[in-house]
Amino acid sequence: MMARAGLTPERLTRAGAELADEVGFDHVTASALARRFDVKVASLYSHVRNSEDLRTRIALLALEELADRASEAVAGRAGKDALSALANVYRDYAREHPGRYTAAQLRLDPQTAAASAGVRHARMTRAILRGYDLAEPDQTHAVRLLGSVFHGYVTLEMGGGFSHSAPDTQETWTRTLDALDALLRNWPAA
Amino acid sequence: MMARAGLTPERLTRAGAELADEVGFDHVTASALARRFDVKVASLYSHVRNSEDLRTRIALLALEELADRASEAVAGRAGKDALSALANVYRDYAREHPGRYTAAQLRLDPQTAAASAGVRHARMTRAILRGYDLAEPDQTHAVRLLGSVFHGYVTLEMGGGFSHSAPDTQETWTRTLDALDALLRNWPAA
DNA sequence: GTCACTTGCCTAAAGCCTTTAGGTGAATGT
DNA sequence: ACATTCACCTAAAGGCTTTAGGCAAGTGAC
Repeated sequence: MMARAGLTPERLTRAGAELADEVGFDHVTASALARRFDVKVASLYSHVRNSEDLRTRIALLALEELADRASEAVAGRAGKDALSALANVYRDYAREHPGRYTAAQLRLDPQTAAASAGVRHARMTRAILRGYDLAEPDQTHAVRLLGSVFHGYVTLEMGGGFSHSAPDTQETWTRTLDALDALLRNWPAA
Repeated sequence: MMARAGLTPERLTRAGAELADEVGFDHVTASALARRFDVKVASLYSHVRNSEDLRTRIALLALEELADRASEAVAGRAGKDALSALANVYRDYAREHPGRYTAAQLRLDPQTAAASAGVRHARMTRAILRGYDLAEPDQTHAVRLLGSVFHGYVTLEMGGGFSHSAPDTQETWTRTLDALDALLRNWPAA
């Protein structure tokens, strides 16, 4: 008699992502998700291996969404223009979807990580460096530095790390991008 | 008859920090801690308000330890020397005490945050900028940038974000510090 | 159309974690 | 001795996870 709820791994993942944005990634629980579908908890386990599997799927979804946005942003841009566009993708995504952004930070096992959209991210960061004059291995160092700054800034800002102090964070962000651009144009020799 | 275990908030916090380093901060649970003291779980609740309180105390401990190390590291140093010393404190601490480092990232409520050693960290970062020629508001921007890089790099490295690729992370770290030093000496005008 | 099969959700149950309430025995002080 | 306090205990309730087994609605074969 019960009408079917129409559960699928995909719908669970999507709903889990929404839930993450609403209540925070680490409050995403099988129970909460079941409640949202008005279904008993055990029913989820036909579609998702376990709680960890669910979290991983959400992380992978977030990585893909981010990579999609990023690849659209850098298309047709170069130099500082591309740098800013990519950086803003991360920041904006984290603001719009804090739960998903947190999910994207989930530690994946090497297998899964290699198959994830994470590699697209690395490729795109490398791509924007084409506008600057960096040979290997400095290019790799720069990729890592950019990744660190983007991720570090976004998480600190998201966590309220800059919240109390004076110059507003938008200005710092702009100046940070100026600084990174200057640094890349003027990368110090080893 | 039972011999007393000698529980105190301090001992619980310290043991919790050790546990965090062993099994990861988010596996630090009141139950696990009670097991470690060979005591019933409920007994902890006389010394610690709840699970959240315990985690917060561990976070505060980690922040203090980090600030102590940092202040010792920057004492008597200036310029790039100070910059490297401070940066290495964060990286080394994260490597030695991954659980504590994660704990230090815990979002604290404004009250607690203001009373924490977090403010010492901000002051120290600002202190090493005395070796460079930066006026406000650029100094604040630079403080935030350095915080972002340190935190971002350390978490990415800790999470295995750089693990697979070619130049080893030590070299990237060295070159990152070179790059930051160059940037601070040559901060772009607004 | 009916029979077997699959699919999707259910109930039941066990295990672990958190938290509160109330109790007991050992140490402390008068 | 006696009352008090302190440190830890037992008991119990509630939440989340996960597995096992059941039933009913759709699907395909004859």
